[in-house]
Amino acid sequence: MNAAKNKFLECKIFTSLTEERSRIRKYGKGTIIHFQGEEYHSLLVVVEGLVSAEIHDPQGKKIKLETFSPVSPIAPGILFATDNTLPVTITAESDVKILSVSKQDILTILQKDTACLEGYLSLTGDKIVLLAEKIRLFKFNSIQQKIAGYLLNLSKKKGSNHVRLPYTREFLADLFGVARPSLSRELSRLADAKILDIKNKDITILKKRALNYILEGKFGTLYDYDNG
Amino acid sequence: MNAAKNKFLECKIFTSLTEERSRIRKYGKGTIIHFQGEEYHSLLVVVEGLVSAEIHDPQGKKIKLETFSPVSPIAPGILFATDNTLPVTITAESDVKILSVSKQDILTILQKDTACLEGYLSLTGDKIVLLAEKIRLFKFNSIQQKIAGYLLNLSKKKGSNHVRLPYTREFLADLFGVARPSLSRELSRLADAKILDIKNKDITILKKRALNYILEGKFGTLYDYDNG
DNA sequence: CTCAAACGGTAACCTTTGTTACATAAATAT
DNA sequence: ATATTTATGTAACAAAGGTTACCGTTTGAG
Repeated sequence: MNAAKNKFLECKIFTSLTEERSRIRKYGKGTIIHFQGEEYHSLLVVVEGLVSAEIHDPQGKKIKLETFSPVSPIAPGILFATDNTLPVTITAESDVKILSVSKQDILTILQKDTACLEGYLSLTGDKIVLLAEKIRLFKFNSIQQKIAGYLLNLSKKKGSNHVRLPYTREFLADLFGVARPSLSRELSRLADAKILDIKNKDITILKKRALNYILEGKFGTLYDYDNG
Repeated sequence: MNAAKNKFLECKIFTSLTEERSRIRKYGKGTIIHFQGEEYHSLLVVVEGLVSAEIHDPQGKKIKLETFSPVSPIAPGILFATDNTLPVTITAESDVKILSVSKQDILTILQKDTACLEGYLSLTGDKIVLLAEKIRLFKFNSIQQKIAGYLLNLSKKKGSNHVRLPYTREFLADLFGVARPSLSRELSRLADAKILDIKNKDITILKKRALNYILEGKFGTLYDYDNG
């Protein structure tokens, strides 16, 4: 999702490309950068702003699969797939700058330098891990479990029981792949059960233990736990 | 899923490896070849038999993501992921022979030959396409839509309205990621509506048009269609 | 051929999530 | 500040799918 250390993104042959003005294109907030179903011929790379990848269905429902912040390559795997039709829609969540690198240029880089090659392979491998994790989440986790997992993770990163949601409820619902009122309902239930204290985007975890139990599927629908 | 033409699998450097006896290991039907959650260090390749990849959850529910028939590499992407923990369990569906190739050997091959490199990248890219498609299927398609899609596809391949299911109901339910009785119920409903004629594993599509409508989500729960 | 094990259909019931509609609150532009 | 849009909570209801339990059928080993 975010830009982690990667041998491909750091290799000189690639970084030098990111400085070529001619390769960069700007998109305004809300613009669609690449439509689901269209062929994907050149690697797009987010160099400024925030970009998301969503699966849309004909009825207009959608699932946000990923958000990309600089410097992140978009769909490095699909570029080389037998069917190189993009399975997601790429949207600018803010004003963004996108770098474009042809498939052939990528191949040339990969062939030249083993570190680059390993780096690129780990980029595509990480996508597979991410998608597999999404499937696990979608099929095996209830909405409450998704909330629990998400909040516990945020809280751990921040080292505090109080977190501020970086997204709107609607954005979050798309990220979880659920309906917005359903997310609202489950959040309210957790608040009713005094597990969470919710004030707009500010959420305090009141009973971390309970939240962990929920995440692990140790509760049914009732919350008969102690404090903690 | 099946072994399609691929530049990596066909390149000589790789095919010569498949002849080295010492690299091959046998597994009996039902054996687990690699556990979900364990690190994946060498590329495994199915050279004989049938192998499946499933996501398991702690409660024992499972989703079959893929089946591999010879010659198919298993998880070529994860091999190079930052977190190279396998997100799926690899199971022998029959007696199988598995070839093992070290990560380093793969890198060497890819560096030597552009065709191999492109081939390997398309293998991993195709996995991403497959997983994205699974997500779409899981989130946006009802059980009836999955059945419709599956049968129409089988029927198209065979060029006949009569198909024979290659799997048991249980296997199919896992493939669809649904409960077995749920799949049974929906199959029965389609039979009740005279859209399908079902006799064990032999299914005849009686109303292809209706099935297409279902697939496209043009029906609610009632089937008020014409013939065809 | 026989028998046990695996497979499959079904019904009643439960749980989760989605849908729709509406009122309120918050954010943003003018 | 005020207006307008966007975001959010909520409730009543619907729908889809899961669970469990049971029994009949098919299959395949011996």
